[in-house]
Amino acid sequence: MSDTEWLSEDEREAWLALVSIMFRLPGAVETQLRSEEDMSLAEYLVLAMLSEASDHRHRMSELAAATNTSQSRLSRIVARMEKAGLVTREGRLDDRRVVIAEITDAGIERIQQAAPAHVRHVRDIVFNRLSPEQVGQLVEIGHSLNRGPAEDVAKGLRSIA
Amino acid sequence: MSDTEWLSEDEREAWLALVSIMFRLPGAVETQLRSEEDMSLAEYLVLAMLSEASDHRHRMSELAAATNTSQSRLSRIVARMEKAGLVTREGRLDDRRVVIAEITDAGIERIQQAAPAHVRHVRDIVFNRLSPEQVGQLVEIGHSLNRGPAEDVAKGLRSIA
DNA sequence: TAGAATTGCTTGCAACAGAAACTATTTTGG
DNA sequence: CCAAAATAGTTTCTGTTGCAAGCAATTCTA
Repeated sequence: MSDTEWLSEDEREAWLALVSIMFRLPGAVETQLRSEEDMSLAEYLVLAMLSEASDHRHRMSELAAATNTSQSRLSRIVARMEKAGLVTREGRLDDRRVVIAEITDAGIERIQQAAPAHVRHVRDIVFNRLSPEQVGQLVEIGHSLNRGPAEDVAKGLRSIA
Repeated sequence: MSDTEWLSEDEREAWLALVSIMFRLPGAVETQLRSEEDMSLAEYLVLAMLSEASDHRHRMSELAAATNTSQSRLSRIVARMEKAGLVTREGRLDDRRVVIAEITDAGIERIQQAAPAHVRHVRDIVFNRLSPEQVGQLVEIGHSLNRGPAEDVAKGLRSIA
């Protein structure tokens, strides 16, 4: 129990970097979107997902997964957006548990109007500060983190090491 | 206006990786801390900062900066922790605007008790999935994001803060 | 050296998120 | 064929956060 494997100096620094990203970036992005475009990042992502879908539709659970939000949060977000006329919701006939959200023309206008400033801001606070190599590394790191329960591998490595 | 420089495919992927980190990691970490140790990550970080200080004290603004939280948020967090007996607050005599937080013995016990499971969990969801090279890259990426290219520093700091 | 600006911190208000409970539907196992 | 389990989504409850305003102490400046 007390033989915890503490973080190495590098890991500690990396962890603090991650914490900094977790705590600061969302605020920075949301502040711009909220003040200039009056929407949250989650709302933006929902609109982006839907506008990019070939039929402009997605089921709620897909949206939740794609935007990294819980179902309950997404439910409220989409309810707000529906009230604002940006999306519509419609139950599916062949499985009436499923709800399909579809972006409206107003929703498409909305995101087209919001996108330039949002992208510029993301570029300002992220990509203008990273080298192309770092961008590639970030992609890989993202894959590694999301990808697999490294549990099996990790457990094996740990017992070997 | 319309000559926005859109994200490249790589940048887009990297941005989605960052969004995933922003949205998912905090939840994962907070859930473990909340359920197993009954504290938030911010509280944990405050206790960690204080317990590592040579005199077990820090001023509020230092704590806010070190834990990447706003002053108002930190104020409430420390107020809660004080009520729980984990820290004490005390005005400073030579500048009575300043408030010094000091960790109590109970607070030290608390973090020593919480640390092993927390560190194990961070290792599970982060470092067991990253190669040593990736850990180093992450450190560099964190540095790059926090202090951006000189030309953008002012703008960037403002938007991040 | 008085008034204005700034700094450090706290708090009121409204909005929001997470967890758990809940409804409704579909699938599964005996 | 039906009861139990699983799935999809919503809602309620409780607590937290951000923003803006507020207050007190200090520094600047004319």
